[in-house]
Amino acid sequence: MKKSLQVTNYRYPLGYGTSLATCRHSYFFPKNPRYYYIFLEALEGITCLLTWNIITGGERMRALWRGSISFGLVNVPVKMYAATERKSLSFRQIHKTCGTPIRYEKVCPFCNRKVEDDEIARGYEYEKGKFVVIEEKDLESIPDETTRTIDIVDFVDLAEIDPVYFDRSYFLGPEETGQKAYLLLFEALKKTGKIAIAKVMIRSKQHLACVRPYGENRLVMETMFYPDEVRDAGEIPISPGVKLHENEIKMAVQLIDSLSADFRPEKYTDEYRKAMLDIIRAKVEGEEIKVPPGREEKVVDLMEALKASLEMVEKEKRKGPGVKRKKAATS
Amino acid sequence: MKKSLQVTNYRYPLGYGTSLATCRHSYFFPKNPRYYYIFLEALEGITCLLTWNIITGGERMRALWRGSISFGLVNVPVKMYAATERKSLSFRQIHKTCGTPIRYEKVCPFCNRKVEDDEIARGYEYEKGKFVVIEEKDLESIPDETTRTIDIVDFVDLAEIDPVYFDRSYFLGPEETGQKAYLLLFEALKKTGKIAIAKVMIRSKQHLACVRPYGENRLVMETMFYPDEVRDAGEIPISPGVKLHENEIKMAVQLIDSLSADFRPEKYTDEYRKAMLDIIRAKVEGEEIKVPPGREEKVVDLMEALKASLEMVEKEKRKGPGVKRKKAATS
DNA sequence: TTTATGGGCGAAAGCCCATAAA
Repeated sequence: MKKSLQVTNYRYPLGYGTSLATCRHSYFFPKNPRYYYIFLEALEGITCLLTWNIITGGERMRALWRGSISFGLVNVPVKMYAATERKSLSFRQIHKTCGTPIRYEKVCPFCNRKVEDDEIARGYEYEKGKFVVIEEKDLESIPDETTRTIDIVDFVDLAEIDPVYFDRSYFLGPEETGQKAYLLLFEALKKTGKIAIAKVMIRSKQHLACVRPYGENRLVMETMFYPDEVRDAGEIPISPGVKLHENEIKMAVQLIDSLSADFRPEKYTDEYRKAMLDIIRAKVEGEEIKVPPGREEKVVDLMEALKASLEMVEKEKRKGPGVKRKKAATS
Repeated sequence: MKKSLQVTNYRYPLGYGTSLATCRHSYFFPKNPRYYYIFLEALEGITCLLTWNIITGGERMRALWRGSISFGLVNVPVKMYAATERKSLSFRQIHKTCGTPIRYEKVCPFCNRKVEDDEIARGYEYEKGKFVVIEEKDLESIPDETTRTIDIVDFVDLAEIDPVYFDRSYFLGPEETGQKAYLLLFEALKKTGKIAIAKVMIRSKQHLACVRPYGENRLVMETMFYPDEVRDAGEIPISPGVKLHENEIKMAVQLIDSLSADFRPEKYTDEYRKAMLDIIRAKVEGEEIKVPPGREEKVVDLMEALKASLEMVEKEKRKGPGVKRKKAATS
């Protein structure tokens, strides 16, 4: 049975987190009560939920992995933090008639009944429709040389790596004992202009990764795709015999130049996300939703379009600073 | 009742895919039978499952979006292809007692029964435990200026964009009618050394993205995180007062130089994935699984470690050519 | 709690749910 949490009272922050005075209902009991002992003592045997953000007290970013960078024979103990967080809206599936969120039930189509987790094994499909059951202990025999280490294997230039290789980004923070080695790696990378290529195991998956300096004194790690995970662009069909006129290229280059700017990411916002939120808010408050008009079609001839684009950009520039460039076709 | 598929026979490849001669059991019927007509005709009314990879036959990359790049008033119609594919091993959940793959059934915990798809709506959780139902038509009122267009807003230098911004990569291929404009954009980007920053809607999500030249004559698009989705590395705790010795930096730089190489991605392979596959293969063939030994511990003192590392690298280099490491590269 | 991963789903890609880890 699920019960809800009641936190009535905070007390002195102490060490890692904040202790609580009272807590009435039970919910879940952590396997590793490392951060909970004060609380548990205070409650003398009452099993309690502590929500993690209360436990970690104020700490906005939580380490999701700990280990160390291995750089030659130098070891740099680090914590890993997610560098990005998706803000896209997510929805639940709702049962129309009663408004309840849908749940998934695991069923066996052969036995035609619900199946509990302890009746389930992991199977690898080695041949269409044929599965071998793989147990945890089978995989234990794999040499885990890189467990808990970010193993640097090479140093290369960042510009050499095509962005298609980049997967996820993580900030690395130094552990207390590794502050100096961390800074040393940062400074040395900065000085040489190199980035480190590394191998790292994160939760039973081996990643190719790179470690590079970020900002004033931080390190960031990108996990990377293996080369066989990057597809060959050559497979995309393209006509070989297309010729361009000198003049077309010249105009296109001119157009690019006139639209060149510095990369200032704060300029770009997710307008669709905002619009969705507005609609949702309106719906929650029972308002009407207005429908705006559509947009016009675009010019088609290449040279005409290039000329018209250039003229448009020029005209807008003449309007002077402070004017934001508008969409071409809407007008 | 669910039935399985039996494909007994392939026939002449024809147009988009490959048609099949016979198929005995029914399974699911696609809403859009565009690619199925030959097959369906051949079977005269028998409803059949065609797994997609059979249908698409030899075509390895399938376009997952079509639209056009809008560059000033120039329009470049393109198809979009995933540039990467994860090769990590995946497993199915298997019912232990009968070996059947598990399926999910959508249930309503309140009504306590199975729920069909047409009884399900999308709900946004605007407050803990409270949902507003959002219908497709609610979102239609959002101005979809960028629908089906990759709307170029700026041109910037690739080097200005920190890799943490990159999310997913997609190759763009020209539509038949847009070969010339496609090549023009490619050439102009190549010539100016710029990349295009764009906005694009993909499946009711607006993305920030960049378009850049790739290889000989292809364009690639990376979707990007919005700035508010990139966290502030400054939040990572770090000790301010750490000092490094000149000598330590010198040695670390030397170590990096001696481990510098060109980025040759084909050097790196997923050994863990391979090891897993070996074990699976062994299991399929009924072999024994061997357990290899562990590895040694590492040196701890920073200066000692740097020295020892340099010596180690030097020694390996003296072993002569054929060794993986390359000489320290330029600047 | 958040975050990542695993896994199923109407093809796929990405969305969704559930669970594990920290």
